[in-house]
Amino acid sequence: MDDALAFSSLVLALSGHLVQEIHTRVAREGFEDLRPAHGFAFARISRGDATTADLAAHLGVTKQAAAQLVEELVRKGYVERRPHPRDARAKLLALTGSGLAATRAADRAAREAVAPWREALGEERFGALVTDLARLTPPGPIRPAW
Amino acid sequence: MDDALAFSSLVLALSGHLVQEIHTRVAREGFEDLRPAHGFAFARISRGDATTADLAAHLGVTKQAAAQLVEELVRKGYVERRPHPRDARAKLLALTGSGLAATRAADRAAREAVAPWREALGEERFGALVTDLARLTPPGPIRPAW
DNA sequence: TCTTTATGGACAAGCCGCTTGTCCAAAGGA
DNA sequence: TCCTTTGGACAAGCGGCTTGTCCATAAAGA
Repeated sequence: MDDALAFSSLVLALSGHLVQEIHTRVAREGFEDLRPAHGFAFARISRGDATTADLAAHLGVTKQAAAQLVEELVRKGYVERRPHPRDARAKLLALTGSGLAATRAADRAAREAVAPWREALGEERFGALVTDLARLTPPGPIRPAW
Repeated sequence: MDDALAFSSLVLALSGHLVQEIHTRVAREGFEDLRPAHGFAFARISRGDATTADLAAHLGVTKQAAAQLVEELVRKGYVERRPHPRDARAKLLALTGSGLAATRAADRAAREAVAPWREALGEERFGALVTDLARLTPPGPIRPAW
């Protein structure tokens, strides 16, 4: 009867595990200077056409916080700033080779982390699970939550 | 067949929304001085027999961080420290009336946040969803993840 | 029992991610 | 052309967390 409460706990617990799993695996692949929060930035930047202000909106933080994050990612060689073609104030953010490699590693890590769950449920139920979750999840950026 | 990647994104997005929803609702009920992270502490303390060190382990932070959190919750009137019956060093943490009220508000908020999802899927599929998620979720404390 | 080691908690200093506040130059609408 | 908006930078500060140290009590070993 208290499915609702159980559901909340499960989603929270699951996402916690997932983040931890992905982070650990990505670090093991050599990206030890990246932290979970960086992944959310990569997600936006890899979509293209992102300025620092866009990134701030995507992450739900202030421009200054985003600028600081970008500065760090640039310094570590994952991101580069390019002049914006139509706006002399702005700079376009782009992933470097390392940045791309890191996002690929993260994708791989996510798949690996999910794989055992997929097996545990079987293809069919897992597919249904994804379908149902997709129906529930409101649109909007994925961002760190707490 | 990139269900696995989709699943990761969905779980992350869903938990983000959930945290945000719960936090907003709890704040609206008058608990504006509580933040999402506090909920995880309440969860452990309400289970009973918790010392500050237990709490630290539960949250995955250092003793000092936990002590600081406890200090804050005590100052705000949600938690009280009692002498430990069998250990003169330790202090047992317990929720005050306010603390209990806050946890109830959080539970209610969680149910309200989930309700529309439950309706969207229908009782049957929602139940199946909870069952499946429960099979996936490894045991262990629920803690802030990033 | 006495000695050693582990543990709950407190104090201090410091880091880091984020905030608010301010400013400037470029862009864009009236 | 003026006025407002917006991308970005600089500065200061806060809060949550860390490491490091210490003490008193507990628990374990001789």
